Amino acid sequence: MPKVVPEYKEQARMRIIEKALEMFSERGFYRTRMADIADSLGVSKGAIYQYFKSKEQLFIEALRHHGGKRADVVRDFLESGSLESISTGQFFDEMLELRLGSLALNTDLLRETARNEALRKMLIGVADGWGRGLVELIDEMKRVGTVRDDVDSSSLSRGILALRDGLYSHLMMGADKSDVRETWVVIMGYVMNDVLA
Amino acid sequence: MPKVVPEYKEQARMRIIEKALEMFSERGFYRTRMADIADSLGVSKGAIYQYFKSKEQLFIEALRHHGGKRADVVRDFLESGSLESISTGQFFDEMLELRLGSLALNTDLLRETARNEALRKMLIGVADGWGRGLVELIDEMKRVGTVRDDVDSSSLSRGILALRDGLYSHLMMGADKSDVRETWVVIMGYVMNDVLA
Amino acid sequence: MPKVVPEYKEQARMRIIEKALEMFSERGFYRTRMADIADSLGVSKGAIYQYFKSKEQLFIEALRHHGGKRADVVRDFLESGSLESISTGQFFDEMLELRLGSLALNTDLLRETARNEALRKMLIGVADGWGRGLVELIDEMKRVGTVRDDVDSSSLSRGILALRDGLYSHLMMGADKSDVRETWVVIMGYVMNDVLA
Amino acid sequence: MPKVVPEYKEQARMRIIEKALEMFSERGFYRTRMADIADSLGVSKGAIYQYFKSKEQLFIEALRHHGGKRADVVRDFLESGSLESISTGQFFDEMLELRLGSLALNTDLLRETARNEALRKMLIGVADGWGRGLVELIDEMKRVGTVRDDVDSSSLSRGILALRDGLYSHLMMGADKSDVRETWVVIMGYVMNDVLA
DNA sequence: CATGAATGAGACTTCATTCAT
DNA sequence: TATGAATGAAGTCTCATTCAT
Repeated sequence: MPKVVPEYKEQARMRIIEKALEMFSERGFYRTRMADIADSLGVSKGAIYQYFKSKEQLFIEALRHHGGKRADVVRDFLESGSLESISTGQFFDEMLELRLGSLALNTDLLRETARNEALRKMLIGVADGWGRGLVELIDEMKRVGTVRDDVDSSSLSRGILALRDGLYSHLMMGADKSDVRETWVVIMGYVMNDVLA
Repeated sequence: MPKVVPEYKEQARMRIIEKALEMFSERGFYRTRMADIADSLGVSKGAIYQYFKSKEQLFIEALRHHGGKRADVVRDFLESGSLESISTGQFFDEMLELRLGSLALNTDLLRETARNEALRKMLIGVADGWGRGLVELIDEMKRVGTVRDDVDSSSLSRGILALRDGLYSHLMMGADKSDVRETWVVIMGYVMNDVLA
Repeated sequence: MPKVVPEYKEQARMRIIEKALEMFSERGFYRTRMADIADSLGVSKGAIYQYFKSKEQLFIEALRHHGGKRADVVRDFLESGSLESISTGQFFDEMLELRLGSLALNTDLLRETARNEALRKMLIGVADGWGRGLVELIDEMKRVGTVRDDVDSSSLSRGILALRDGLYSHLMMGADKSDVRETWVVIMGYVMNDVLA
Repeated sequence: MPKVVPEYKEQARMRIIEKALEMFSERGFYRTRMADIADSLGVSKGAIYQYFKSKEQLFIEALRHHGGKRADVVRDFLESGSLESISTGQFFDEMLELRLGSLALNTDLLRETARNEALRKMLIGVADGWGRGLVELIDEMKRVGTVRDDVDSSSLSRGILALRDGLYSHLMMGADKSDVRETWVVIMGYVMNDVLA
């Protein structure tokens, strides 16, 4: 563990955030103890409190980080300007790798929301990012003619995201990974069939 | 106050289960205190323990009840022998009303599962019920000729269920109910287009 | 269960006391629940409260009853006016049968004593009964010449009672009954050897 | 307040064990609350749980410690290789000082035993230690000729231990210490009279 | 800065006791 | 009188957070 270097603090902070994100998304907020995070990082509980005021604050920061990563992937994807590629297994795998769509996190997030305004705003922001971007992409493709005019961009966008989230949850509940990927490809294939011009 | 009525205990039990199901699905397992359930039922904490050995046991029973209700609806639907009707808004509404698919519950369920064998078995049982039933229905319709031969029953079944679960989660995260229903109808419409002969 | 008869109440009371004594002496005060007693009697908890004001009161009455039985046996023995017979296996068996010397009870009793004056008095009374009676018997036998003059009646009496209590506790801790009886006979034999003229 | 001293934890652990042993043996398992132990140590309840997983575990460890101390005294005594000294007041006093034989503990121990395998094993181990050692000593002395050939080593050993335990219980029930010691000396004297060659 | 022992608020659970039926 | 559902006080245990070293 490096010590006196100036960027050290920021590195340490990030190490904690990554580990916390991992554990929160696997076990949920309540089942993850500060001691667990500290232990699995090999540091003391006290150390974490030097970077984060409270468990809730750490949770929020972890989610913010998570949201940032999601946003990056989505931006890349959307900028590639192609809707077809979304129906590939490769795209699905990329999402998986980045825990994109992690419902486990979202559900806890949603519930913390009930008493935390900051969280609620961030949540909405992240979700809207995905949604708005997809809607814009679809609209753009309608203009270009790749997508049929009578397609409802909002419904299509929401449907794609919902399918992703639903499959994610099945995965977490023990479904086989390749079955799930196959499902994504098949269903998105049907949808694209009707949607592409 | 012992009620001499013989069915009393069963009624009381069910009142607790219903309330617990409501609260667990809204707030999750950890955010729901036994005191909350007791208070909102207007009884003492101790009373609940006359019917359920522990909070975890109550959770399990609530989920079992929940699963039972889901199973009933699915059975009715499957017995109606029609795949088309699944793409209607009405079907979606029925599921909603019964909290079918409640991801809030599923997420907790999933996590409790990690250390509770009884739960895992029930979970698998309930999930399998939906899945198997749907697969069989699709196979039957392939035989009859309503559904195209080259359709992969498993993927289709899994896709339908995933979409449902995903939309539920959006609903829970604040999405508008009629938007969500519309999405179900639209996406299922696309899918049925490619699947029905 | 007889109902209207007049002695019924007294019979019911005694049934409860006997069962309570049995359970208290086997499990101790705290490990015995009112519900256990009620269940094993086949009555409701409420019923017990019609005869005894509280669990503590029931404990006291059970002990009083126990003390009474002990006193009866001791009186019979002492009136038989013989010290020799005390060293027989038969005498030991009789004590066993009547739970005489039940240390399990005595220890709990002793502890309740810390905050219950009534109990303390009874406890001392019962213990003294045994002790005083034995001392008087030994003194009497010294006068008659059966027991040697230089014997210290108090020590001998206390020693006999202590041996009994100690063996009782070994029995409760799993020792073999016939081994324990044999020990009583052997040790009391040695003692009598030195004590009888 | 973390003490950097490495032995600190072990010391703290021992402080808790000693205090717990004292309170358990005075009041018994159920009458001793964790809060009592914590208060009388001047620490919070939580602190105890850093060293012991549960109240039952603390009880077990306290008993193990207790058993260890008993074993030490017995070993010393047995190694001195003399049966005569056992009948002295000094020997009795030594046992007293170490709470050896504390029936309060034994009774609770005995009852916990009914549902705790770990305890049962330790109990048997400790009891066997005393017993076996004494039997061997007596056998050895028979060989050497100090003890008469026709003495039953088992019965003698068991009798000695039972007398000790019984006298302890009398002590706990309020008997005078010097009376009890005198009794030990007198009775053991009678027994030794018949047992030594 | 880091550590980790200690704290203390709060959640779960038990069980003697009550009381409407 | 008997019943047993309900109560509520009390006890066990957990864990986020603090702070002396």
